[in-house]
Amino acid sequence: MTTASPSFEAPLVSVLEAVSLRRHFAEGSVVLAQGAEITHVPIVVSGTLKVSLTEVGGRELLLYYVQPGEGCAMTFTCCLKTQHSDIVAEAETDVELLLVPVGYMSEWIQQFPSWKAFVMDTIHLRFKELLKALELIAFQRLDERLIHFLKHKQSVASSTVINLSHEQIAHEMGTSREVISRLLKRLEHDGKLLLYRHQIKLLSTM
DNA sequence: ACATTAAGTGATT
DNA sequence: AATCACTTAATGT
Repeated sequence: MTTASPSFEAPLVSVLEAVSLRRHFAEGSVVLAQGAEITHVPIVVSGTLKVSLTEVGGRELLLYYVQPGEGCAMTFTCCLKTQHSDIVAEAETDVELLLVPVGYMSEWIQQFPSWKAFVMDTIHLRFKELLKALELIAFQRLDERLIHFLKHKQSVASSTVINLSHEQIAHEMGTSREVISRLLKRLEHDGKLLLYRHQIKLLSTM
């Protein structure tokens, strides 16, 4: 994973530690609900944060994951004035977060070159990921999206075994269960994985 | 053994 | 690719 490594200068580190909150969220808990006011910018210390877009009908579309050492790009972009979130951030695993009050953002960008670089790097990284996601959706490459999804789950779980139902996968990808079942079946026939109930085993041929 | 839930499949739009 | 209707298989009580 490409990580915007926060190698901040000493003064920034001390200010950062002074003003930010260190909070823990259990797996599955909602860190930022849609419509919530953004008061802090999260930086992931450990674990993974899942950021997705939700539809009124209850469907969702996964946008990107935030790994340790990364900040949430979406919150950086709307930190100059206090705004409401268009997206949902959930704890994919148990996560340790550093919450920085949004008020410091513009000041730090001018004051600390390393902070500016960090913010730019994470925005750039996410922008590229979103372009890729947009491309796959626009050209209806659901099969590729599914493979991306599975590979990510593999790296998060650091295991080739994924414990999810087809229904759960379909929901996260904003599609229907039957479509996922069929795609998975085809991947199984291609010898890329093995299917079990509530469990998928990825093979090295992925 | 029975009920419930996950997964597989064909037909239709 | 989505939805529906239906079947089959696995799992819980």
